[in-house]
Amino acid sequence: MGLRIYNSLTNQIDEFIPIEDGKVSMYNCGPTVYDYFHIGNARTFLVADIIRRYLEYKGYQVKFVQNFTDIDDKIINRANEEGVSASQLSSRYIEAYFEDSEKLGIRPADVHPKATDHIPEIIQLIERMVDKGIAYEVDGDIYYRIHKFLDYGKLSNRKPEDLLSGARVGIDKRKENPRDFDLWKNVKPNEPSWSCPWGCGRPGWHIECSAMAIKHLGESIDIHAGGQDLQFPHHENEIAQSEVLTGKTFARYWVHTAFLRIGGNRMGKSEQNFIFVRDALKDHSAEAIRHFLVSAHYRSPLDYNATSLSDSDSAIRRLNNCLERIGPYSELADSEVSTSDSEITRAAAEMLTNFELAMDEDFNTALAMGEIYKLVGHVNRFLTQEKLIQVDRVALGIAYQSLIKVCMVLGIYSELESIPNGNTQLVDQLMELVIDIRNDSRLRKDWVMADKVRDRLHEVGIELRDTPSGTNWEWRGD
RNA sequence: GGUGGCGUAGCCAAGUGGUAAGGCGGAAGUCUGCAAAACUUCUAUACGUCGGUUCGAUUCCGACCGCCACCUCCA
Repeated sequence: MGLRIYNSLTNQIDEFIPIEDGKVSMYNCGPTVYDYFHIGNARTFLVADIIRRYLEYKGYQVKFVQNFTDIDDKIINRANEEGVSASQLSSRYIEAYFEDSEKLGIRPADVHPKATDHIPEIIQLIERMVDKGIAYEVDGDIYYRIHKFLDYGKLSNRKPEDLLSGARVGIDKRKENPRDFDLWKNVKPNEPSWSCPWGCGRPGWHIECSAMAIKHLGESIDIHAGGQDLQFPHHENEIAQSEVLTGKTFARYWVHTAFLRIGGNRMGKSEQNFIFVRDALKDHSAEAIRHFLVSAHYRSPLDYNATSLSDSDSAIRRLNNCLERIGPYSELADSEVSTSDSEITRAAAEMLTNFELAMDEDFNTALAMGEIYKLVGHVNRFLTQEKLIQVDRVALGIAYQSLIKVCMVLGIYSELESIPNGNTQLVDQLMELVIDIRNDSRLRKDWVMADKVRDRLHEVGIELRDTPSGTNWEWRGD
């Protein structure tokens, strides 16, 4: 069985067949850079990141493009409030995007195009639409005639005639049809503008994605992703603009990520109920935040609440404890010892199979993670046996590598945190000394001293564990 | 008014036409000088309500209730 993806265009789960065998082109609608991004935004970036990772895991060569919307009303307003230029403001938040996403373990896209770097391409598309009679000018604004595109509404399942009743938008009398949308906005005072055949102005929102996707990925792309809110009108309009010009299917698979909720409502900038990723990262590891975000299927709304992230902290800790314990056997995984009849090897293989089955079925990360934790439990149970023979060690090494492989796809594993700015070798030696001295106290049954050492180390972020085979320590962070 | 989604244990969250993955939390135990970590056992006669189809439904159909979102910018 191959990969199947829920396609918003067909409203069903479709078998995934890329345009070109072995290759995937993918476009994700990125942030409008007028502020830091919050956990809700992170959900869609993360989903795209995981889809990309999983496609690569399956052996596809992926070209992934995610744009920055760096010119729009919110950016202009915020820039004017702060007395800086729109480009200064957007540069600042583009930089912040890279900082935060890197900390979250989101890999940079292959291309991060900016709208303002594509003005000529945008103008060219608009000119072609004007020439074809699809677009028209009113007072320097250019609008798209939606009735010229017969398929308008196919993505969001809307009929053009239904779009008005109940709509909350005020009607612009200058438009031929109230649903026509702007491709280009005429210049206004205190706004950045670019010259164009109709005077000066700036691009509308939707046209930038058509221009950038076509430029960097071609006229037909495999996967187009984004938040649920973009399905209409943004993605619908992208389709209308692109397909009316190219005559080709703009994107074959449309992937929409459901909202992150908080207190039962959508987490959103306008609701003032968001949590910035950079703030969440102060209290939680990137792995824990990712664990939380992939704990639900991407098409289900996920509720954020005060305990969700700390639940994920605990879950990640247990995963890491397991990985630490079997990490030392990793190198044995390539050895010649036959492990074909080992229960751990079988369990690891089963986990991989089930992980892939789960991910193949529309990226079911929640199910996939369940499979990971089944193996974690199995391995932990196995480790309680008294003696491990070589076959067992090799099998554990295989289990380790299997776990690492899939955890990398979900991004819930990274190298252990080392002591910041620490001289690892020196710290190791000092810890050996401290533990040695403490164990002398324990031999003398000087529990007061032994506990004092343990408590004081705990205060600086080091955790001690007395086991039958000696005392271990681990850096837990401040 | 139109369109779509959601309602599963204390919490989070998968899932299937034949009687419920996983995580967190909780309880008891093993281990330990005590901890920590780990492990063991237990923790939903039941999946919003009411009908229908079926040998059998949480899973299909219908109605209803509750909640959310999109139709204006929002990932």
